[in-house]
Amino acid sequence: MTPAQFFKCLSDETRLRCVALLQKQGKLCVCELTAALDVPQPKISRHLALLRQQGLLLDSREGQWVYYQINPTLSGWAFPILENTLAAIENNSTFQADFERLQVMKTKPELAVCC
Amino acid sequence: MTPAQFFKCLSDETRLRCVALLQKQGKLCVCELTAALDVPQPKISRHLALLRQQGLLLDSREGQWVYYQINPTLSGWAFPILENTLAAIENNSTFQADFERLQVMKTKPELAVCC
DNA sequence: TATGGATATGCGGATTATCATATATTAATA
DNA sequence: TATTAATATATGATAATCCGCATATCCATA
Repeated sequence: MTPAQFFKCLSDETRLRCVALLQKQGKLCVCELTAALDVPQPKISRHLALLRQQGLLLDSREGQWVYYQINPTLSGWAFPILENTLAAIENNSTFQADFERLQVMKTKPELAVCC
Repeated sequence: MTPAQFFKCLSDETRLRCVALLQKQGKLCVCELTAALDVPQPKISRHLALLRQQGLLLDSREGQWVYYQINPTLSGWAFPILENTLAAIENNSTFQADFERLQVMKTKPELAVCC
């Protein structure tokens, strides 16, 4: 992946929010991201597919759920940028709201399995 | 400028090449960038205008020439990303060719003023 | 095998990006 | 003032992007 392609991945608000949450949480399934961002599931799914196709994310199915994570074999230059980016937006209200919705969802006992 | 907007600025190959050269050289006029990238002048001009409108670049006219530089009042988080980016592409053949064309142009005596 | 939850994809439409070409503007100078 | 170099903008065509909605696929389990 070239730097320009990498930046294009991060140039969409929805994709950036997904990547930031994954950067912070390590591994999340589609329904967790859907709940966290509070947007329609097909929208999340399509953006995740793009990030996977570009090599920025890896997916792994676990039964019914598909988990996504940042590809650990990304080019070395990509990681510092991801870290800088997370640091830059961690205090944004949008990110904090996303993170909050993720926490709430995860602590609901009846949703503990996932969704 | 939001991080997503910032990344969109860098998501186009032409814009990224301009920003990388400016990151390395500090200040360049339009005709220098046009020569370095070896693309039509209107193409360069339009991309520079976009980067200026987004606040990533500053322009300053000096007589006949308009110089562009990276806006020193950019958000703090932007600079580490720009540095990481330059480090990531400095060894790319495209960047080296751009840089080479810039040097050649600058050393031509009859073009010393600018173009 | 039938059902339901989780995820992915097909499709049409609206918006936006990018480009090449031609032309306008600005500033220096003859 | 006429000319020329440097830069910006207008125009029209093509392509890319993003979205909502509907539907398909995949998997677990009754």
